[in-house]
Amino acid sequence: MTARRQPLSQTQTRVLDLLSAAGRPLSAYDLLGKLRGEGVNAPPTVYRALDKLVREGLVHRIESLNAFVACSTPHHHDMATFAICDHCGLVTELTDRPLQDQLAAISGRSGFHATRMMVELRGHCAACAAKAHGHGAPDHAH
Amino acid sequence: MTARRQPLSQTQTRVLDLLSAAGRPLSAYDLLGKLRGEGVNAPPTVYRALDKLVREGLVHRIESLNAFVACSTPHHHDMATFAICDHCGLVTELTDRPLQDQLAAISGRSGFHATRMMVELRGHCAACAAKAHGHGAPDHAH
DNA sequence: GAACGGATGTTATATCATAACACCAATCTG
DNA sequence: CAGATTGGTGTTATGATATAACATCCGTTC
Repeated sequence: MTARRQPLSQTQTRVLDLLSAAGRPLSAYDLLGKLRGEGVNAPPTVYRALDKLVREGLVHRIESLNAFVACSTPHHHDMATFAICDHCGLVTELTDRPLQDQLAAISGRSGFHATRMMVELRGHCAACAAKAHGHGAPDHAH
Repeated sequence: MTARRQPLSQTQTRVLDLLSAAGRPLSAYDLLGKLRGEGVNAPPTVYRALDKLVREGLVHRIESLNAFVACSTPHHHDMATFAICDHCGLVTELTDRPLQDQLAAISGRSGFHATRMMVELRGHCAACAAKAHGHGAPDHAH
């Protein structure tokens, strides 16, 4: 039942590699910057590659950052959960099956049929929370 | 422990009224359109009013729509859950305390301290799911 | 070889959001 | 009262994100 993997074009592969190598979210324009000089010169090419990768479940879009990350466990996902540190920018993808079930149940109670579920948590990661004892730390510049 | 309510300026009140009256998400520029001719002529004024209203817990930003809605139950919220119909555009705010607790628990397991939790479900509302029997309905134009 | 689907290139533009600075009114505060 | 501070606003300009519309190319299928 695992969705069949379509072969990826060269641009698509390149975008996925860049995201994987970065290990953090990149905006479409970050990617475009890295792809200039490789024959990619305009936003639509990047957005099209990203659309495909998101459809294939290889990349997630993080709505609250307007950015994209390589999926940490490339199943076909209709749900993604992220914990985003507002101090250091660290983004962690969480997976929790009971949460998904509970969300489906909650929305189902109102007759809603969910096809995509996004959970984004903002706050401080363990390391930054530890550092932030009393001395008001300046938050991560957007 | 209910956060003290700051008095609202005229612009802030006006923005909140417009959002309440709309009963659906409006973008900052939708609001600006409605406020032209009332002395509001530029985006920053609208964004500043929205920032304040969000800080006060009276308005939520819906990340996946880049839009704003009046909070249905104006407590001070650090969590919001929305079900967004991709067919008719209906947006419903859900409240579920166990979900909030579970999210806090999940993130806490990794040492993450969440200050804001966003849950956005995309799919079809009860009415549109009922209509969508077989005949592929064209989705709501963005 | 015509038709098609999928990807790309290109130009232009739409949409969303903020920087930087000036001004004003209300409220403290010495 | 004078000066400082805070919060809101106006204004201009710009930055950042995303898509429309149209042309081309290429491999597959019929």
